Amino acid sequence: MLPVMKKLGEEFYDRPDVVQIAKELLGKVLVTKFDGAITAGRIVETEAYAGTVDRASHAWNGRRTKRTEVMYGLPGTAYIYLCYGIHQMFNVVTNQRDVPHAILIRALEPVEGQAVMLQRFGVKEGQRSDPYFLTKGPGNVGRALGLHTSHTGSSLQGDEVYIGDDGLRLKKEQIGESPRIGVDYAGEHAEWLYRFYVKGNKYVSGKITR
DNA sequence: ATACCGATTAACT
DNA sequence: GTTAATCGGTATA
Repeated sequence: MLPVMKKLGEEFYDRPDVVQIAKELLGKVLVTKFDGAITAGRIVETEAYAGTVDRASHAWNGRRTKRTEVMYGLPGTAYIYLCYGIHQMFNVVTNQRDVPHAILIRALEPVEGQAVMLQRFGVKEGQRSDPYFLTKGPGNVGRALGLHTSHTGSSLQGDEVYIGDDGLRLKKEQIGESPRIGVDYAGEHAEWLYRFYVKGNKYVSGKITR
């Protein structure tokens, strides 16, 4: 069962420090409920994208297109885009209207609906006992939770997609930081320590914890 | 209208 | 360690 949680309200997302919010999201629980099927996971890896001043952001230099428009919208909105023609990447929009900050959710520790997740990966009963691959990496997170680019613009105040707080608090020393992944094209900005993760968690993407 | 490429993953050698 | 898969977004013309 899903733990008792308080849904994060708009005031959580409506803050200026996207890096701080990215850290605070660690330990929170991302939930989706589509067609009655609930899937949820504790967030263990995030990346901050700081809008127009961030070369790695889709909104760099004020780029504003049909795709990126949601980032300029209300805080606490889902921004989902397609990457490499395959992967549904789930982001949370933060900060006030017209400031296109976003946080990419890169990995979860499954909490609820693992059977549904397995179904979404086309895994048959009894097959592949190791479940670690399910929600490790942003593309897998999107797939496991049934997210699709068509869900972009959804409010996280609704019941289909939201993030909850069950009271778990991580200590500072449990949180690791590193440069973001896959943003080499961003020059110096690629070196910013905008990626955060729960140290030692098996679901965090990358080689070290694999 | 057309060309290039990516906030990735999994399956190879 | 290397690379194919795969297609919408974005820039260029």
